[in-house]
Amino acid sequence: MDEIVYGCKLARQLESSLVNLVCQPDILSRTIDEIVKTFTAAKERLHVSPHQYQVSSFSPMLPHEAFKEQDAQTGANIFTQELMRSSFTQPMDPLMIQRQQVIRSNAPFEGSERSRGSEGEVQPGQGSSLRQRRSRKNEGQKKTEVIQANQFGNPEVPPEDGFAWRKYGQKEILGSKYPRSYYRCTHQKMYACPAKKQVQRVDHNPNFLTVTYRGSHVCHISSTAPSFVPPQLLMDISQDMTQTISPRLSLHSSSVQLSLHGVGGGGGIAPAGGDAREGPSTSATYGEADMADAMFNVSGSSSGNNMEYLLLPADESEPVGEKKSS
DNA sequence: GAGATTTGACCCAA
DNA sequence: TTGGGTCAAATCTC
Repeated sequence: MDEIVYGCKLARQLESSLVNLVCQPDILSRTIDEIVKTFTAAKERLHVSPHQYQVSSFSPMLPHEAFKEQDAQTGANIFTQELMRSSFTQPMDPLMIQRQQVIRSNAPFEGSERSRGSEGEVQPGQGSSLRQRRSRKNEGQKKTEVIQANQFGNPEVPPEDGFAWRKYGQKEILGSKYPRSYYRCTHQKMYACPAKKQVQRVDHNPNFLTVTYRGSHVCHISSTAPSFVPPQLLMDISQDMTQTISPRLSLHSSSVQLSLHGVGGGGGIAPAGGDAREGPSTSATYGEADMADAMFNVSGSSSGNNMEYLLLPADESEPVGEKKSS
């Protein structure tokens, strides 16, 4: 416990001084090394086997059970298969697993099968041309993803996807247990960025969030740009390796070079219909600052990015904005 | 004080 | 008429 608390303390210090340390890579490197060592030592002391780790880290409800009914109804076999071969069967760091995305695209951006989604497909040019205000059509294509909710912290908050989102509404949805939250790009006004997303917890498996992206980013400004690790990359990591991320950090403490094979052609890379940052590059190097951000900036959006969530049971944590009584 | 969130009210497509 | 999507004032957080 002392080691964990000490590691959290170091992480907080790093978080508070991260901006200043960006120009001092040596200090940054040493700090991160210290944090990694601390947490690694604490983890080793736990003597947790992969099996135990897996059971304790996730909901008792297995994904294939949770989505069995949906799978039968929609025939979304790919979705189920992706879940089945995802991190649920592999011992991995929860912080990384959390970012792993399983894509279920109702209306893929390009060249996929037609959607059978209940929300309907947006047909370009189909909408009324008379109503410009609050028009729900002609907003571009939709892309729906199912991602794992935050294991630590507020599960309602979608994991960081590299863009800055501002919540502008929340609504109870008929027939759904959980409300739907509405987000739009923080830079909507400045850049007239039309990107929006809706986030809702999956009814029969609250550990997952349904995230629907609408519109494309035109601002190309991210909240924590360098920290954005493409979801496909994380999936590649989870599929290619069975080791945890911690040894990787230990072995490559100065920088972590990651292969991006396949990135750019697959689905679910650009959060909202293709981001200009997602080029055809085949490799990229993420520095310590990025990795630190990826490690600790797990709560997503603009709220809840603090270490407190790491210290709270998921059930007891509440979003900042929900403290007030209604 | 600026920016983010909440939430009741309003708009509008189905 | 209904319910999803959005607005905007009030409130909160930093």
